[in-house]
Amino acid sequence: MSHTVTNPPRVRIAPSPTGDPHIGTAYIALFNYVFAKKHGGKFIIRIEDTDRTRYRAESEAMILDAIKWFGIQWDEGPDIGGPFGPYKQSERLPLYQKAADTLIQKGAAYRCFCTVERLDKLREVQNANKLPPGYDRHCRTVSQEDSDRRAAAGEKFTVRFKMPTSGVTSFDDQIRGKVEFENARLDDLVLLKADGFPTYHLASVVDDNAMKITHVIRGEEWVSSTPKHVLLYEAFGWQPPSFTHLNLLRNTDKSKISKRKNPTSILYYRRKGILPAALRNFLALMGWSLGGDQEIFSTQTMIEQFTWERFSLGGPVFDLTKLLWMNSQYLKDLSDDTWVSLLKEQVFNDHYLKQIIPLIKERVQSFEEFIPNTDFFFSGDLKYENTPILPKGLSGKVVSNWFSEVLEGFENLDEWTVANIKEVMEKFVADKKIKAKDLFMPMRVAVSGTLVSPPLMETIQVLGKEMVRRRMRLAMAYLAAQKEVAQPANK
RNA sequence: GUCCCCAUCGUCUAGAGGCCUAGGACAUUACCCUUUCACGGUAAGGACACGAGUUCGAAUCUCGUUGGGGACGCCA
Repeated sequence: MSHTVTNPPRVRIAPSPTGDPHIGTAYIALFNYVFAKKHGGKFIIRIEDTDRTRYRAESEAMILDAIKWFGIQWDEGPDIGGPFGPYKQSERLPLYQKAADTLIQKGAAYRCFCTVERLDKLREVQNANKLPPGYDRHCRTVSQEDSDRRAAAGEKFTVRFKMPTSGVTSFDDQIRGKVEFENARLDDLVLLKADGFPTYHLASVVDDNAMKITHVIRGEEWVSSTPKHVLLYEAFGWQPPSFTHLNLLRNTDKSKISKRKNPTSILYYRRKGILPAALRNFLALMGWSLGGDQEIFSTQTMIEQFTWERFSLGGPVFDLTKLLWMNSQYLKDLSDDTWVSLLKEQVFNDHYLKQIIPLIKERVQSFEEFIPNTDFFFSGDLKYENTPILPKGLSGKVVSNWFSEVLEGFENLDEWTVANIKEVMEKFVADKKIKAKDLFMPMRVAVSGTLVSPPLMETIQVLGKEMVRRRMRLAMAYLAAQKEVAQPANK
């Protein structure tokens, strides 16, 4: 396959503000950026905030901030604008509604009045009969008059795409070559939800067209949606962009990288003291290489040398150990002055210190005692071997399961505040009817590595969600490997 | 279950028919350097998933098997 790029490409990343900035977003962003810069094109950020149920207000700023830290600058985006704004889908709603109407008028889409309950039931039956799940096109045959009347009467509906029932749709992936799908297997996907918001499928197609995106470079999880997108472009009468799907970052067990098994927040790596340049270099190596034996290279070098031919398709396992090694290579090349300023900026910054000091002020007699009493605020992974972490009579498995549930509660918090953290933990203790001490003590050890520390909730809050998640998961692994029942402390 | 993608050391990868007794890096293990630790250096072990083809010749091409992954939501 030859993929000559004639005009300056326009590429984008489309993160959705539903949580922590994800390492996968950085990975995809890097390749989009490098590809754009290689060919003198534009790299754009568009916020896909069409899911109101998963929307997190603080997430958007965190994502932009994280990408900025990562070290790649966008040419157009929600904060800096650009010729095709706004760059936030919630501010472009009329566009999608108009697009959906156009499709209905063309006979390429239809209103679906099926309830969520009916759909659930349908899936259930399909599942029970081991049939592939999918919409049964129940509303596809509703007449235009009926449809209009029901809609006018205020009945709730979604808009679905009228998928062709025969033929083949294909696209030419820049690294996978030609990929074909039989249309008959494609579902009548929802374009517009009952709340008037578009789904990803509609919104991304409409926006990519409106923003003149030439190359869509995204994760492998989108491969099976791509024929639907191609068909959407055709229905609109638009020229589809080129599609390229990068392999997904993986956990050690090869499954798609997840926060249960790996730190996935970009914030975690920043917090850990990874240099952006090292992270970019490391991520570049997840699928791409210079070709020879050279592994340490700058993003600039990558841009100069970039071709898709040098991209390999195996799903790369994200290996923290190698990242750390790479980081050390970058770290030792930094000047002492740079070290000082980075340390002040990233580790001993005013913001962080001011959070810690109130917790420690009354517990020390001199500055000498500051570091020994607060070391866990500045360190990474902790060791639990030398501290009794299990309460008497409880098994590691039980406590580990508790941690898992508490963590789940933490994940669902809108804001990382002491009050919220406290609520999760106290509610858990009450629901499980366990002694507060039996949960709090092991958690204290998990997050601080010691039995003596400042107040737990405050400590958890200051440490931050990523660090707490990481340490609790490490503690869980340690606990799960413990003997069934803890030995009494005094034998 | 159905569709799609993928397959070289434990991990990231080089390899685009003969340069391959498969190269590098991380990790591991030795040894050297060193008052310690680390860095650095040297060395070792460690892979072409399997089976058929095509070819004088296959890690490289084709097909099949197996294995892994992804998708099948009014989530992205």
